[in-house]
Amino acid sequence: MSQHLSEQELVRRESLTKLRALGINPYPQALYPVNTLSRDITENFVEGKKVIIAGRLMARRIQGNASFAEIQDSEGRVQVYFKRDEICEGEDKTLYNEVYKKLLDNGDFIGVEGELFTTQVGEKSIRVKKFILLSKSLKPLPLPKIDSEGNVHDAFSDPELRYRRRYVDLVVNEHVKATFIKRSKIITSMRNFLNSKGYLEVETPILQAIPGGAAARPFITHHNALDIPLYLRIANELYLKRLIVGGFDGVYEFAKDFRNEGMDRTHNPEFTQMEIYVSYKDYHWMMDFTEEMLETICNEVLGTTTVKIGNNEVSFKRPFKRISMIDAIKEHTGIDIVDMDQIQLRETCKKLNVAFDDSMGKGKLIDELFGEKCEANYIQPTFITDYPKEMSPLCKEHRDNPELTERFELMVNGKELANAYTELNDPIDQKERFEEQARLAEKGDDEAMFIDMDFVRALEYGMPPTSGMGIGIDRLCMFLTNNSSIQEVLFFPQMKPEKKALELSEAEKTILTLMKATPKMELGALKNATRLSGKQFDTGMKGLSKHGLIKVEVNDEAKFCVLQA
RNA sequence: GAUUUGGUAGCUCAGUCGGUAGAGCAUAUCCCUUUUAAGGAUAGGGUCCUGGGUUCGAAUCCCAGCCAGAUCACCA
Repeated sequence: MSQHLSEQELVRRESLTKLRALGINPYPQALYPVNTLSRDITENFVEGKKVIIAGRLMARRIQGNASFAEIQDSEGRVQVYFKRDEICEGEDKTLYNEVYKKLLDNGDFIGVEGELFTTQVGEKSIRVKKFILLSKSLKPLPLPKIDSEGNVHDAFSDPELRYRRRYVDLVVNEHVKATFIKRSKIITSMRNFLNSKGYLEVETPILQAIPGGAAARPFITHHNALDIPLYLRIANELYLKRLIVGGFDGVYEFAKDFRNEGMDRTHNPEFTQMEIYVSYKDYHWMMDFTEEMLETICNEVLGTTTVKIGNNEVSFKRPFKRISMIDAIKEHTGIDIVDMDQIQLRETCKKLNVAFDDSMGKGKLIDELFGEKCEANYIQPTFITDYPKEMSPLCKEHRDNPELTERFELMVNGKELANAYTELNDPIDQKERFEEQARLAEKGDDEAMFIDMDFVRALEYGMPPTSGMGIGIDRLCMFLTNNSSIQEVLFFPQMKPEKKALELSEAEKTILTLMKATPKMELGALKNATRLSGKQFDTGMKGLSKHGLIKVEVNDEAKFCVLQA
């Protein structure tokens, strides 16, 4: 691919050479003493103030000996005014006529020294006294423009290109940059909240010998020195709980987790989760805590608890609705399943058109009913509590009902945002639940959990009563930035590898072989000799011409194909 | 994984019945001293996603593939 440059790329490379010939280094070493950002100029404008700014040249409107340009820095854009005779005080006007007008391009980084003034049209601008090229750009940026009515022209909008070249997306699409700034603020706000409560931010292994804490297919890799398989973590739960065993009152981690599963608009192979464990608490406390945390983040980052998500308006103002899974099913289907056995549950599923199979036990059936009939209805933040036991092998049995667990999921806009337990701390029960998972794995459930005997050993030393919660950071960012796909809140979402540049095609090779034997041939004869179809011959010829390997010459009545040296 | 839509210039997109590839912006050259998506004139710029097929002839029709989007399924 690298051999073919577009006309615009060639022009910029020529400009580079010309700049060097003029003694201008297009990539200077020295720092540039920036003292002002574009936002300072627009927000705290002082007529005549001297400023030094730097950024990318993003637009130029040249009017003979005067010109308006726009410089974009990290905070936005500002207009700068170049006047030939101010930049070139003497007779030599090269700096304006050649360097500025011809050798600079959109996308170049320049530094500008000048003073603030207001144009006749009222635009706050900088009158340039001196400018310097800081870095030359060799590829043209897409240049979306917004007209006076707010319509975007030539938007850089193709998702494939935007995700693969996120750097371009960020330069050109202000709203994309804003999304990622908001993401950073959300994480900072959450971290501040957790720290303010006195909890300790920790780091636990990403490479794990036993991937635990969730039901998911892991990525596997290999450690050479130890000669063992290692897995990329699917959750950090089991390590954080070991730390509670070790005596910390509250630990949390912002964790990249990795799951070797499908990719779509809500799933990326690596994603971010915040997990927190606090000793001497239960899941009721954790609901209060989660509410407070989310309300705080909304107020800090958005300045409001009302958030627009798609067509819905969602309020993160406390308190959130709380409802048990069984009551939720009753609410949305009118059916009370509280005393049903497995057979009755299957009949209920059949009646409600909920798909199930024979391997599903009671818990799975209830979960299926909830997922199909209820989940999507919870637009406003709602805690769904008390999940069936077999779905939750790390969660403590419910204090009032041994078939349930003390677990909640927080639903927002019909999707799961957070998941929490009163943590199971009975080591014997934990070991039995792991063994049950192992039996499921043997039956072919590829999401069943591995048995982590060291974790059981840790529990045997004793873990205080603890509540833990995990919240999907990517999903939270999607909600708070009103994006419906995870790719929009990840800088570099996973993509399939880009296609490699093509070698010569078979048709091209055939033609080239013939041409090497006979460097000049009449076209018709060449085509016959290749025995290619019309289309194959045509594309082959086009391809070779493109590569500069052959040339077609026309004299009088005949066309000849000539091999190029 | 299923269904579906799309892939044409640096960017955004047209392209009729199968008959030499189009526009705007961007770029280049020339003119122009206060403009605001776009000053004027002229010019250059194409692997029409890839491969095969049908055809005298394919961006266009057919088949296969690649990539992406959307919807659905799956997802502690």
